Amino acid sequence: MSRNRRPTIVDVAELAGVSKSTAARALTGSTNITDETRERVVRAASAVGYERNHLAVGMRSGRSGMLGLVMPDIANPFWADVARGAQDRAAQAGMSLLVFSSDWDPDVEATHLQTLRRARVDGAIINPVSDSFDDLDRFGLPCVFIGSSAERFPDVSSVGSDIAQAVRLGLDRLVQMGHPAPALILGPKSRLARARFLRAVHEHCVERDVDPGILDIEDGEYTVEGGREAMKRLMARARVGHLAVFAANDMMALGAMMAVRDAGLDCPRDVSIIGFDGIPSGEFAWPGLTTVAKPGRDIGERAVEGLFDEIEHKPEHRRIYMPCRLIERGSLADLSTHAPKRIAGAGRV
Amino acid sequence: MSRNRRPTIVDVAELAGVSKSTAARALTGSTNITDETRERVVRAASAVGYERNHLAVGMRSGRSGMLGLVMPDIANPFWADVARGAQDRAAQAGMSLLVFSSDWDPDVEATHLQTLRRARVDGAIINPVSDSFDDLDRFGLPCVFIGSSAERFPDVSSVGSDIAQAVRLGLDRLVQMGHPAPALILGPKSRLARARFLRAVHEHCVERDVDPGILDIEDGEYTVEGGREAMKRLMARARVGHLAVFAANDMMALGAMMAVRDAGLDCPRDVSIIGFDGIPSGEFAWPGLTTVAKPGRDIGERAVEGLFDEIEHKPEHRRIYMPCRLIERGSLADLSTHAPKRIAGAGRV
DNA sequence: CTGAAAGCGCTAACAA
DNA sequence: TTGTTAGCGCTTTCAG
Repeated sequence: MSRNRRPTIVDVAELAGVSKSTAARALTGSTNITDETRERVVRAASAVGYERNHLAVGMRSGRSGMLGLVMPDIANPFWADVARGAQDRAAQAGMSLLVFSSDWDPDVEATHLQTLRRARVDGAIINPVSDSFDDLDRFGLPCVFIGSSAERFPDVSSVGSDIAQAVRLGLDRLVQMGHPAPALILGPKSRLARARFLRAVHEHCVERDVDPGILDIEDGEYTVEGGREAMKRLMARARVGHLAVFAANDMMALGAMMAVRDAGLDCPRDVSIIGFDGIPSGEFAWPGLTTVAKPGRDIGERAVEGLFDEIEHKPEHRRIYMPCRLIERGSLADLSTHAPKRIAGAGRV
Repeated sequence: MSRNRRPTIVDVAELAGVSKSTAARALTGSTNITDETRERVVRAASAVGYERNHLAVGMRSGRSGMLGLVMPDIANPFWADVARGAQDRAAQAGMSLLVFSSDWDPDVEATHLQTLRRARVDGAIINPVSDSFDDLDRFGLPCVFIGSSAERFPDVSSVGSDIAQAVRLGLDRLVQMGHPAPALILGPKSRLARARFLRAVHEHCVERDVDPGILDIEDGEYTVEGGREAMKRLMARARVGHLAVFAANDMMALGAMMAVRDAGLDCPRDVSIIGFDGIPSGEFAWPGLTTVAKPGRDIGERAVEGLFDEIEHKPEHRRIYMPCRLIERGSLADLSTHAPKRIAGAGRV
């Protein structure tokens, strides 16, 4: 039961009684061909079950028809969402997407980038983990960055969320609810996104005549465990009154919620938490996680579109910052009327 | 600033002062070559920044070095986990993985399968949505199924979870907690997994002298919304006492929890819910979702390994059923002492 | 409008 | 041990 050789364009040409170049012309939609001949070739193609060999096409044209996506963590639903958008948009243009997860490891990232180069992808979308950026410099293919890291690379387009707007959205709501100086749970210091988030917070504080110096800050990995640990440390410090926390990522926010529960406290009664990402899991948590939602799927789509521009050597490199939206679910206590002057961390000033 | 042509093996050969076949031999690790020559070639390769063109290799060898994965829903963390395992295992063997999400749509699935064939993947891992299986018959490449559907295909290997064991695990616990005849929230009737789940439940019931006919059953899509709707219908029926539910999927279970909350009831006080999958979100829910966890990542890895066997024409087709484990988190009420004889749905007999 | 031929980068026979 | 040559399947000149 040996499987027969898969039909090539020669098989099609023979059956149609034309040369293989004519067959190719008919199948690629070239104009220089009689309708009648094309018809015959097309029929022959479907008769033998012909399917164009993309490897051969790629070889000939120098375009593999594949794109790469390298992101830190496909287990994080936000990134799954981004991948989804990218996948769909790529498929729509008849291209395939190779998806890789770097697990926050620069070495793994470097390996994936090499794999992409060897696979001859036509371009890649990257949310870089590497802080050295050497591997990225060496990448040498059309690429688009997702997130904040692109700022160091003037020659690279990027798509991300509008962090300044997002932070404003979150802080405005916190202030309205009576939390003028929330503690922050941020990502690792090496990440550029952390700096941008913090800068946005500072600006917002300054506008309100609040000294950013009073803000309590903890770092952690962008994971549930990272958020849990950071929250534990935050709570370990002696403090009075209600604690409000703005987490830079929903996974961390959910971890923070668990830490609160572990400590026998109640969210939102004792601790208010707001996240950033808008992953669906936030809806199942109790209380539901109030968060600033990024348009993950759109980001994926736009990144692919930007990559197409890059591949076609469209001159201008773009920075796209997508607007975020607030999703209120109940993890914020309303202290605006009950205790307007209790400020978490105020004891430290 | 035109980017130079990427170096080929000819460039390496010229720099090393050998023929291109010698260069190839040196680079592929053939034995028939002087250590000294190899050394020289390797140095030349890294000097020019040579990277093997996988397209060309694939063309020559008939092996693209790529695998495909088609699953219903990458937004479901369980499937993200499977993809993760498959990705890692494939990378470990130096292969790339093309991941596609069919969104439960047979047409989309068919499109993805065609894309995989055209991309000349060496094989594919599929959790089929299609009930007709025509597209699968036509697929004609080495493949491994994930899940129950493979039972209709004696020629195809499969990897999945041991549903019988999983159901037993869940039901045993339900019985211990005083829920001898839980209602079921199952997937769409078209899915083979549904039948297997139901069969396992029936067997368990018969062993305990419980008439499976008294079980209340609702169907829904394998999504949060599907579970929510199904739970609504379940609760709409007049009944007395505590309601226990075994959902065939964690997303549905979480949706069911939301429906309970929507109805102003409390889980686990009024309703007990147990899920199936073991997605991390279940931990954040309140109460935490008790569930039977599948080893998603392992399933992905084993599927890739099975696919390797398939590609190498290892004769025997295997069916691997991975054991599941119970994760207890608190969505089950313990009625075993308080009200041993109150059985949900018993009023209907 | 169609056919013949070249060549993308690589590996594997076959010769030397 | 090394070099020469052919060819994987396709598209695209260049002739006819």
